[in-house]
Amino acid sequence: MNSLNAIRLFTAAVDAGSFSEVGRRLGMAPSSVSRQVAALEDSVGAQLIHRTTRKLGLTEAGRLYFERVSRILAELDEATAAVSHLEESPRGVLHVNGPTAFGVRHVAPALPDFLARYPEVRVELTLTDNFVDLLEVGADVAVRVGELEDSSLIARRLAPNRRVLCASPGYLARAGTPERPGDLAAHNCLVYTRHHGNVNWNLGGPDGLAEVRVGGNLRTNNTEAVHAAALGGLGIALLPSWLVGQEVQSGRLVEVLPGYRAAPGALDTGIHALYPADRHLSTKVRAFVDFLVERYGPRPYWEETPEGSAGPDPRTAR
Amino acid sequence: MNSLNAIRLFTAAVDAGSFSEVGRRLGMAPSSVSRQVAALEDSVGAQLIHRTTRKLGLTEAGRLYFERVSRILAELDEATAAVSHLEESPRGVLHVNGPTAFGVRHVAPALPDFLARYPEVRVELTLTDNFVDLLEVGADVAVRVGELEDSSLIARRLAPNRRVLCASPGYLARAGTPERPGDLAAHNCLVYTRHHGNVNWNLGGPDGLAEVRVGGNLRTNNTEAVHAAALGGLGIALLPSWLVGQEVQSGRLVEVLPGYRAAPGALDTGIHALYPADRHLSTKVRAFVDFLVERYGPRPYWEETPEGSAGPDPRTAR
DNA sequence: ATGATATTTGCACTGAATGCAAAGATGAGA
DNA sequence: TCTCATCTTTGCATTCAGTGCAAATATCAT
Repeated sequence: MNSLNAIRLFTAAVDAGSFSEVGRRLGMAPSSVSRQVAALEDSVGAQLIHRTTRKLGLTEAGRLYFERVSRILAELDEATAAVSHLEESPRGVLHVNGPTAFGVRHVAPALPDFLARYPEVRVELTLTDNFVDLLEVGADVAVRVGELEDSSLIARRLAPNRRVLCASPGYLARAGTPERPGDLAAHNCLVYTRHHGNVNWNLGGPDGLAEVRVGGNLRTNNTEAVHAAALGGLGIALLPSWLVGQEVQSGRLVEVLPGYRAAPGALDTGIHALYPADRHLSTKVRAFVDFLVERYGPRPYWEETPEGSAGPDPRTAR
Repeated sequence: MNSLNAIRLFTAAVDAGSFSEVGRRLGMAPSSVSRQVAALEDSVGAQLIHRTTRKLGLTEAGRLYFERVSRILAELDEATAAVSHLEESPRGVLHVNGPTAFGVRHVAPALPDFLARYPEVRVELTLTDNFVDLLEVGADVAVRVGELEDSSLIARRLAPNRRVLCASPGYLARAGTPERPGDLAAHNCLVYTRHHGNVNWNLGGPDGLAEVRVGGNLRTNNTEAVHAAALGGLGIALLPSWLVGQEVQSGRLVEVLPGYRAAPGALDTGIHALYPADRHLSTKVRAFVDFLVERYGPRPYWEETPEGSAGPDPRTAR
C-alpha cells in the first residue's frame, strides 16, 4: 500500500517546489524525498511530478491527485485532532453502569455536581441489577457493590460495604431490643438470600465471632424488599450502611447491636468502580472515578452518625 | 507519524470484529494487527478499541475516529483510482506545443482524427516559434522541427526534414530553369537566414557536394515570408518539404534541381516529438506520439509526388 | 565557461514491522 | 464445574523498507 508519509512528502514537495527544500524543512535527505515520491508514483501507476534539476512541474494526474489528497490529509489531521481533543479534558459521553439501589441513592445524586464540574461531559446512566459485560452495554465505567468477579477490569475501591443490623423504633418498642447476638434467634429477622436453606448471620463483636441462625416470616432475594419491610416495622434486617445510613441518622431506623458488625464476606469486599484495563484510560473515566472517590471520601457521608464517630471505623472494616 | 496501514488495520478490525479475523483475511499474524492498532492508539493518544479475548468494543473516541477515518480512506482510494483511471486509456487534457508553421499545416489538421479515435482526450495546442521549456508552459509533448537542443527530454523521430529547391512556374518561365547547382548564382535566390553575412546552399547530387553562394533581393528570418515570395514568383527558395510539398504536388510550385537536396545540417535532423523522460509515460502522450508516427508514416504524405516515387527516398535522407 | 544547486542512484546501515511461540483470558460445551 | 478452543498480548529473532552519504548528471545564473 502507499504510505501516508509518501503522500505528505508529495504535497510538501508541491508546496515547496523542490525536493531539496522539503528535505531542508523536514530535516531529511533530498534523496529520501525523491524516493518516497517515486514510490508513490509507482503505487498509483502515474507520473505525478515532472522533474528537472531546477523545477518541479505537476502532471495533470499530479494536479488531480494533489487537489484531492491535500484535502484528505487535512481531514485526516482533523480527525486525529478531534480524537486527541476528546482526551485533553473530560469531554463527550460517559456511560456509567451500576446496580439500581445504589445508583439511585448515591450515583444519580452525585451527577449534578459532577456535571457542573465538567460541563462538556454528558452522562448516560444505566442501572441494572444483573451483572453485565461492560463491552456488551458499551459502558465506560461500572459501579459494583461487593462480589468482584475475576476479570481483566481494573477495580478502584470507592467505599467499604458495611452491613448493619437495624429495625424500626416501632418494632423494637414492640419486640424489645436484643442485647447479644444470641437474642436475634428470638426475633423476626428479615432474611435476604438468593438460595434456599438455612441462613446464618456471622457477627463479629468484642467477644469474637458469633454465628446466629436467623429466620422469620420474610425471606426475599430483593434487598429493597427487606428494606421496605424493616421500615414498616416487620423485624430486624441486616442491610448495607449505604442503604440505611441516612435513615439511621434521621431516626427512622435504629441500629441494633451497634458493637457488632457482619463478618467480612463476599458481599463485604466494598464498593468499587470498574473500568477496562486499557493502556489509555480516558480522561472522562478517570475524572468520574476520582470524583466518586473524593465524594465518598475515606468515610462516606452515609456512615456518619449524629454523635460523630460511633461504630467501627469503616476505613479498617475491609 | 501514524501510518496509513495502521488506520486500515483499525477499520478492518472494526469491520471484522476481531484481530485474528483481520489477520486471516489479510494474511498476517494477529500480533501484527494488534501492534499496529496499539501504535495507532498511542499516536492519537486515546484508546480506540476496548479489547477482550472474545470481543472488541469501540471506545467513544474509536467510534468517532472510525466514522471519520473510514470515509477518509474511501476518499483516498477514490483519489488513487481517479489517477490510475487517468492512465488506463488516453484521457484528460493533452497540452501540445509546436512551431506555428508546422503546427498549422500538419498538427492541427491531424487533431480531428486523433480526437475521434480518443474521445476522452481534450487537446490544448500551443503554437510558439521561440523554443519554450515544456515545464514552463505545462506542455505534455512538443513537436520540434530540427535543432534538437540537448536536454533530458526524449525525442521520437516523426519524419525527415528534407529541404527542396522550388520556384513558381511563372518565375521559371521568366528566368529559366537552372540545370546545375552553379546556375543558382545567376538566379534570384530567396534567402532565409538568421544572421548577417553571406549565405551558401550546400547541395548534394550525383556529382557530389556543391556549395553555392546565393543571394537575391530578399533576405528574411521568416520562412513563411520566403514561402510567400516564392509563391508570388519572386525567385528560387530552399524550403522544407512539409511546407511546400503539397504545392509542388498541385503544381503551384515546381521543384528545381530535383536530383539535388540540401546537405544534412542542423536544420535537417528531422521532425521530432519531445516529451519528458519520466518513468511513467502517460498514455495520452504515448497515444499522441504513436498517432503522429503512424500518420506521417515512413514517407510523409507531403513527400508524395504525383508520379509516385520521384525524388530521394526520405527514409534514407536522414 | 564556470560555479552553485537540483535530482537521482548505488551502497551501507539503522530501525520498524513481521512471524512464531508462549502466556494469560474468556466463552462454550461436556 | 471443568476442559477445550480461541482470542489478545508480549518477548525474541529475523527481515525488509527507509535513511543518509557520496557520486553522477543536469540545469540556471553569473
